[in-house]
Amino acid sequence: MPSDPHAELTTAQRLAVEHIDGPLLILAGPGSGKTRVVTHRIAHLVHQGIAPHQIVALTFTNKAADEMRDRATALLGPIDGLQLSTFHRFCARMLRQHAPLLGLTENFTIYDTDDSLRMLRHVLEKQGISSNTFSPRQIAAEISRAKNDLIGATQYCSPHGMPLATAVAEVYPLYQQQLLAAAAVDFDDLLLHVATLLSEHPEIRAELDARYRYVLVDEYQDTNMAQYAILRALSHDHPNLAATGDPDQSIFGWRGANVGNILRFEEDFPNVRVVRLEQNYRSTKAILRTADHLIRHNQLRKHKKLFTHNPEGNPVQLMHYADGRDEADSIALSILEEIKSEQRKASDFAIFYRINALSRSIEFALREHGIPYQLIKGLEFFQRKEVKDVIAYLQLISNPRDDVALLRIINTPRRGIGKKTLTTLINHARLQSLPLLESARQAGLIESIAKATATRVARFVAMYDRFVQEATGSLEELMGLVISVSGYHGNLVDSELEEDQQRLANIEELLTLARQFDQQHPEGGALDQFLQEIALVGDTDDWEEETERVTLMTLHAAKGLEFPIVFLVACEEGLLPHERTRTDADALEEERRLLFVGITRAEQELRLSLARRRDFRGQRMLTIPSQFLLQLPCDEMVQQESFALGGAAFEADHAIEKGEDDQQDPTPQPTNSITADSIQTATEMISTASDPPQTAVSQVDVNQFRVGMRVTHPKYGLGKVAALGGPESARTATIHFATAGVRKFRLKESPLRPVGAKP
DNA sequence: CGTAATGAAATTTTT
DNA sequence: TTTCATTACG
Repeated sequence: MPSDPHAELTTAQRLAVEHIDGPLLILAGPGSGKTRVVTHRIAHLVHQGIAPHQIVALTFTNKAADEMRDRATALLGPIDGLQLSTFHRFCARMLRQHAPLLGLTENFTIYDTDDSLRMLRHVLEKQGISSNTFSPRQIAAEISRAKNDLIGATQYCSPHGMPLATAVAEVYPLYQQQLLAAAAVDFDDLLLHVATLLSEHPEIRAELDARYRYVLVDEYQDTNMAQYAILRALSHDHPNLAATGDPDQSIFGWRGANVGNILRFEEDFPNVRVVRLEQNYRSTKAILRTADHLIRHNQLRKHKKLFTHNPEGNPVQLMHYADGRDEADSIALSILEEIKSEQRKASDFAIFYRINALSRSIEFALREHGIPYQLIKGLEFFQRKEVKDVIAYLQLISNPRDDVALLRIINTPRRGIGKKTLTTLINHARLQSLPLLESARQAGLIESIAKATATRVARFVAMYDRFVQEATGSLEELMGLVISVSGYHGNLVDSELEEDQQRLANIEELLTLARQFDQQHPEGGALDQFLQEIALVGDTDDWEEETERVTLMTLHAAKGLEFPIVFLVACEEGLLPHERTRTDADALEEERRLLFVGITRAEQELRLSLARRRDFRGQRMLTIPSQFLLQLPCDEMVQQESFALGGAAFEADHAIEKGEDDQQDPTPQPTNSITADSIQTATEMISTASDPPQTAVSQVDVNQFRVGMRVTHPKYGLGKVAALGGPESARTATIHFATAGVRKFRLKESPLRPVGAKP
């Protein structure tokens, strides 16, 4: 993307940049220079004399916030007073100022998902409810969904007949109560509390609305209802909300994001100016056309005319492989070849997959060929057990009411304080309405606790008190003390396990972080700030752009990035539209967007692939090509079949002949008949031997089938209706399958289903 | 109280 | 196949 701050802006870009008052919606296609527009707009606002402290720009990730800050700074120099942060950070700050109004203390603790889950388990156990029917995870997910949808604990009611909702209706209020008692909030609360604050205190809302006169939001398509409510509240009297986003890149619906927010923007904010950024600066024409062709199949979207002045580029490739190993191996070989001929460097390549489990085979192949790679994994540093343990000590020091932290560390490392003692302490705490720490303090007074045990508990409390005494010094000092006095350090040092040495190293790293923090906060006493800081930092963002490595990541992780050459593997039913989305039309659209996002990451070359067989969950399965493949411009893509025969692989090229776009039969008979036969036979043999698991076959309306319609069959995969015949009661259909040739069915008893049914 | 053994389940993860 | 969670045992 162009980075020259003084580069010319297109008409559309200028419209957006120079817009000042009133709502603004920037529909930004992939690679359209969105960040550039946003940063230029900030600069423009400031140049127009608007005070930076009246501007707030919100992003979802720290990375995006940092990038935006860097680029805005490049235009304006350091900007004093400008609020530029993530939603969560922004809310945390606001919450701190108004904590008492929400029943919190100012030094509230932020629980990450692991902490919240512990809290939830704690509540479930204490109440002794529904532990069998639903997993804590399921319940946590439902609570999270509710919070994202702006439904508080008191408003949650269970629609009858939904057992999960019934369970949650019982647990949610208790969970929330416990959070408040612990002076803690979960991630969702950060938003929900602020939304509540703004709706229940009109005077505060009005004040903040006036203060944050210009609000900019990035990735608006990813906002949930809580964020939406906050934005609305801040844009009531001064509706200068500028939203940037792209409905086609909404891939976090399952996390509560609501595409409806961006689709509704024009109704929500009258007199809105809508700017479409449709010019793409990233990809070749071939790649962009492929992406556009696919995404047109979505209903929930706003049409954009994507175009680019970039070169045509090589055709997009679609590779068929015999199995996952073959796929991984071929990709590794291609990469190796290009690196060796010095046409490309390793960092030019990225490999995307739908689920992490698919990385394994690829990693293996890359390692085998000595290709350096980096894996972008979701959970990182701050999720590690040892790091969380040490942080829990700090959390408890900062917030003595933090029961989750106490439960985590009271017996870590082992102090002989076991489950029984803990239960007693918990009961005592509940009876006396005390935090667990206070309950522990009184352990000696509780009869049912043995003397020896009580002494152990007392020793823990004494240690804690000592930590609190020392908490005034530097963070590094305190952390060092915690690690050594608690025995955590000693335990690891004594261990000879490789794993424990790694843990030790991680703790060292944590100490380094503390040291750095101390340097930035020379006044000391920065414990609260430190905890807040690390709670809102996901992983350490240790993806190195510079490093000479092939990048492996999930499609979700790929959003916002770009690479010269992209491989997108396992375009197979059940994996790319993931099996769990089969029944839900909206979720299916999201899967399509996911592929769209993946495709549009590619700058120069794109290679999609699928395997005929895939080893998955220890089982060898026959695959069905992704239905999305039929929604690509297959006619202009290069398809290549590669199949291993007795260890030796040979490849057969054939470009697919072109006809009438969508009406064209996308599955012409392969030119190589021997090949086709052998595949078919093999497919049949294996599929009759062991049928892949299928959802129950239900009756379908035979009248919904039309000639030309795309259908899917559990055994034969994707196909198209070539002809219909017979009376309605015994209607037959002739189907041309993508990989299994021509077959005839009696529709009534067939498991054939239309694909992408909407007109 | 801590560990070994068994069995069910199995995306995606900005904070 | 791997991973987790619950349970049974030492």
